[in-house]
Amino acid sequence: MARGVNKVILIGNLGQDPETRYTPNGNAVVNLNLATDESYKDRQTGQMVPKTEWHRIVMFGKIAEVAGQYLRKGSKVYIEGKLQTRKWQGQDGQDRYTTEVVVDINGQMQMLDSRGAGGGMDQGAPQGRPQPQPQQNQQPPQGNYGQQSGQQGGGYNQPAGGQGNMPEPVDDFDDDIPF
Amino acid sequence: MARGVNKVILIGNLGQDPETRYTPNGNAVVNLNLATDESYKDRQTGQMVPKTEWHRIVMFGKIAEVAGQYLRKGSKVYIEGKLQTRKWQGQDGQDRYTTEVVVDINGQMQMLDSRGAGGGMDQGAPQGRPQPQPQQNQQPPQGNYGQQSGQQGGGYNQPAGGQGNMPEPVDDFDDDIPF
Amino acid sequence: MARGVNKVILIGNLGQDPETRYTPNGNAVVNLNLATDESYKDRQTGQMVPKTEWHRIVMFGKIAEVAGQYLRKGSKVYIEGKLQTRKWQGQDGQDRYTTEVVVDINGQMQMLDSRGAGGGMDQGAPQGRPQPQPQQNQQPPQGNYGQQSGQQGGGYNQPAGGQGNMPEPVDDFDDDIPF
Amino acid sequence: MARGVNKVILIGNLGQDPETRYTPNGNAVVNLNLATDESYKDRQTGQMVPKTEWHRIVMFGKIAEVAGQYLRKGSKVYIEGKLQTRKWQGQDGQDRYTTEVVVDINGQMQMLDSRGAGGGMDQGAPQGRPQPQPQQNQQPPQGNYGQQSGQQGGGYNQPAGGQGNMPEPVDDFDDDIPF
DNA sequence: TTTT
DNA sequence: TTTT
Repeated sequence: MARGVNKVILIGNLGQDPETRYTPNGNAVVNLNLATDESYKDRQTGQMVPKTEWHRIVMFGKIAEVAGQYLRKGSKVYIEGKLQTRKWQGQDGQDRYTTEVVVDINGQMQMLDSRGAGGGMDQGAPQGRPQPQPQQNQQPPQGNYGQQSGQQGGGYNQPAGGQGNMPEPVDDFDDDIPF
Repeated sequence: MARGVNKVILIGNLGQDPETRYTPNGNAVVNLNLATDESYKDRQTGQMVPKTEWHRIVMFGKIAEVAGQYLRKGSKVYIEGKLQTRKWQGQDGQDRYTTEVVVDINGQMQMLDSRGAGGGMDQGAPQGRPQPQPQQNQQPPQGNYGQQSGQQGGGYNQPAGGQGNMPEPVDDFDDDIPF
Repeated sequence: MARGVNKVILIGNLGQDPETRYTPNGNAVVNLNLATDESYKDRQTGQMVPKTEWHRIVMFGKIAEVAGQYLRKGSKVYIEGKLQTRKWQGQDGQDRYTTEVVVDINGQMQMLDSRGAGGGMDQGAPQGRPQPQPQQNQQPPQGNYGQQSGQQGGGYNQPAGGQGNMPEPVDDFDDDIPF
Repeated sequence: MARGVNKVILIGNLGQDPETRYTPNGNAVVNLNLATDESYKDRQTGQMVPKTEWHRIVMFGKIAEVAGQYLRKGSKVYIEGKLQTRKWQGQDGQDRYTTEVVVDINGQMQMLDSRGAGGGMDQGAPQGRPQPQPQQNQQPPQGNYGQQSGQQGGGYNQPAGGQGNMPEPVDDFDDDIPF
């Protein structure tokens, strides 16, 4: 339960394809960059000038799977989540803070493109999940979710077992899109 | 007008008294730190553990004046605004980003304490504005709003006319704040 | 899952004590009347005139239990739910429609009174549930939730066990309600 | 100012073309029927069954003009407004109540179709505004907005001048779409 | 740093 | 980096 309200509602477009990762237990975690546009009247010139705000989104669970599967660069989407600020260490050892919109079981996601939305038949080449970049220990804004105590492995992994001979962890609902 | 939706809704309590500043044209700008609480069940222990999220709020215009006048440390408040991320320079010359909830003419604010709420009988003693701590020029997370082009003066000023030779607009949070 | 968004967010005060009922399986259902206030400037007189809007709320599940237990006439509360319009038959046989804000597992409720909120020390005496007014069979706006097919009994019952010779649980607001 | 919060957020599709009317002073008022879809799992059958909720929307001002001009049956739209319940008289003399989502200057509207949104080039034949139905005094759910005191005329009129050979009511912004 |  |  919450003793407060922390809610974010966004409608915007993805700046790139979603990045999907997996927690050690095989749960999907998806990162999105979402642009919301606003234009305002410049007080000097009287002209309307466009302004884009970029939001960092992190999704968990089933919603993450759907997002990873159906959203693409340019997709328009409705997102409901909560604000969360994470602390991380810069390479200079200093603390940095990153604020994200977290979409978990309490959040919501709606695809707003006519295509895909409920159809998604055009995904033919099913997106192959942005191939596992070799981890080169860059100092990252990537959240380290799903780490239980006593777990030493780094951040996200490929699904349970990772890239070995995995029979295939996720992606159950290939056919019927659950929304 | 907006070509997208960017909305944040929060209910929480102030961590400190609001900080009021003024733009060169005498418009109030208020900064708040707002805590929203949530508890979740720890998967290990099965216990409910409380979790506090801190939000940085920036208010403008009339809403800022009301907030500056009636809100205090501990006040419970409803806030509706939008997400905005500002870029600033760390002392090391590197870019930093701070995400804030901006409450402007399109936002909303509701005081949720029985006291004050609509009464504000305590405004007599006009809140004395947390006195300007001597500032030690660290490069700060304080937004530089209300700066028109061709304006060289620093950020916020005291209200219209201000008190004399104010060498110093504000600046606070002396050491490290998480944003 | 939803193929759309249907969300209502209210902060207001209860017009009366909540009315608690129970589905045949013992699940709590609570009805609230919630007032939200707004004032606007009269275009004729230039005066601010207050305007109260009344909302009919229906809560289910755990949230309903909490509401029934801790909320009282006058309580200030935050509610998040969805809009739903029910059709019912007037005594004249004509269709009537009542729009309610439904707060279920996907909704949220926050008590905003300092007292009670998280304390609820008054729950000992369990509030005696506004005693069952003898019902005079007018066909009413009371929703008939929780009715599974093949179930003939009337609407809500007393909680699991309860019933005995219960003359009639529901029906309330005898005369005029604004919906 | 408001002493409460009353907010509705919907994403759905129009059931018909918008109906545009005008207040005596020529301000646009638009009525929409908006469907939001949700499916839920039937507890008996375990199947997902779709459920459509219909919402009655009333828009005022510039937003109404845009809606009347660009929205059509089937359009997908984001709407932010407030709940309002109106009382009206049935033909039997009895009170009826209708709850609407009011979108005024404080509300928001976003067209979510790729087409139209910002383009709307398909409106060529500018939709001729559902021609003024002969007023046959049907008992109506139509709101009677914009009635100042001392005004006896019925409900909405065509813009200044009314239904005669109206040269054209409104629609100023033919070229640049203000969003 | 708040609140319960 | 998106979208119109």
